[in-house]
Amino acid sequence: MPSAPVRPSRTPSKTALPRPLVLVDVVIFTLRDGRLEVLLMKRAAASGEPFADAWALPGGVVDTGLDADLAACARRTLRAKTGVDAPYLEQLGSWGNALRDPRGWSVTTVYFTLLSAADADLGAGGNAVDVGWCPIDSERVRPDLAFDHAVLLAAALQRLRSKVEYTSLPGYLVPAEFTLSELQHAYESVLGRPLEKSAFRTRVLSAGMVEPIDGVRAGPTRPAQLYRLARPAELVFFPRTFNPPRE
Amino acid sequence: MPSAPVRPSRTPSKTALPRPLVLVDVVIFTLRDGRLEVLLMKRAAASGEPFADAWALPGGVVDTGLDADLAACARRTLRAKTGVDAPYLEQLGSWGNALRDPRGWSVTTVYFTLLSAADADLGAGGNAVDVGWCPIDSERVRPDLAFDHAVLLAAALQRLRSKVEYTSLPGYLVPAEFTLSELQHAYESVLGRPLEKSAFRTRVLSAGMVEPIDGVRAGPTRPAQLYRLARPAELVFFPRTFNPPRE
DNA sequence: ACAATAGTGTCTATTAGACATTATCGA
DNA sequence: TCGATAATGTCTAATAGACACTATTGT
Repeated sequence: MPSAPVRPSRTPSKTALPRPLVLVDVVIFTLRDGRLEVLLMKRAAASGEPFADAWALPGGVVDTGLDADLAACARRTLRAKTGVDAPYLEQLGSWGNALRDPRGWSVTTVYFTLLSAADADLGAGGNAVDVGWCPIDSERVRPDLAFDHAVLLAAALQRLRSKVEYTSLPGYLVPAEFTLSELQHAYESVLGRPLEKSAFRTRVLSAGMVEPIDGVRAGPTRPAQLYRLARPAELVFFPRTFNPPRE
Repeated sequence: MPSAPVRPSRTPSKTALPRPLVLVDVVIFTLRDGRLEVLLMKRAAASGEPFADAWALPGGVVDTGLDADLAACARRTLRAKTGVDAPYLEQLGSWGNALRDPRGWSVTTVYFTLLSAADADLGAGGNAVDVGWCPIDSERVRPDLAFDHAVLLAAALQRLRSKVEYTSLPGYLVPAEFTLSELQHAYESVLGRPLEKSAFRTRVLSAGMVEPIDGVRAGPTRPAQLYRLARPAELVFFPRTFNPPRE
């Protein structure tokens, strides 16, 4: 393994190089009509900016005068576009290279967040113009996004789908008060496969993820007990994944 | 955490703000004498640089002329300090704020890697001077590191210990050929608790993580079958964590 | 033969999945 | 009463943990 250091010209440049551009992008998921959707922005047309008129993830340059840290920048972006604060915000990772932005070497740190359908109602506080929800239908996810945002979105989807197998993440896609059936449907929508009711209920209840509250959801059939997240601030980890579907 | 933004209005600054400093740091773990250790560097004394003479994680400013992307920068750092290439390199996350570096708003993207004891032999290709292995003994991990590196190291440790519960990560801490007992000891060293032999063997074998090779490790007792990683390039995920120790 | 470690088998507890059964509403 | 969904119970399969037992070396 240890081969000789190369080092003809691997000496770090002593002359001050231009600093990379530092950005933050946010992947905002929601669940509407049982379908997973992501928030996209239409970039300004003919503005001199790169990727004019293309769709992109919300985000932008870190404002060192405004943003206390990277997460604050993500929260500022989220608030500007949706008008709500993030109930859950997770750092997905960072992408940095010379080619992803035509303006030069850039680094973006990507966050992802989950909103309930109620919070996802645009126009309430965000600037609804040039912002829209895009359904995640198939496996192919919008290859036409600006920059490398198709890659970022695919990574966020992969992280989301992976963590849904063993965490309480979909608890942030349902409203504050929900029935267990609704929660199960949120899991199934993200996973793309049905789950068994009995096993699902045992899992979320025995993990202490949810707790019943006073009240039921009435309907044309037997009313369902309402629940809420027991500790909304903390993600719950299950000791196992759901079993894979039988082949 | 830093509180209210300095600026009265939340309007993004139109005047071009100074770009943040962009850095990469690398947390390099190894297992020596059954003990987890991390590579630290002694910063130059009286050089005008911040945190002179303090211990720090290896890393530094991204060289946009040299580094194709963030991971390449991490690999360059790793190679410069140890003389080896990374068999496994994972991005841990990014930390960015105005206070972590006295030179101003900075972002560091942290990678972590695992080396076998053989690769961890300093002096072979790396610059052994001002570089040393620091044992991870207790829960308290070197609060005296430069910058916020104590935080970064703690995060790396947490990620490592967490993923050991359900992945093949310790496969990178043992030499290319190993016995199942040696692999089990690697798991136990990171986890800090003993594992049951039978269950451990069933798990790693049925997951296809390892495969037997010709040869045994001879010793003063019954020889042990040698194994290697079946697909060294891919991390294996187990469908369950190890069960927590009985209370 | 003995000590020591490698490797396997047996039993039990836990739990996910499949599926049946009961419960409770509106119409 | 009936249809529909909520909620629970029963059975089975899979597997981790505990632990006993066998196997194979050097001395």
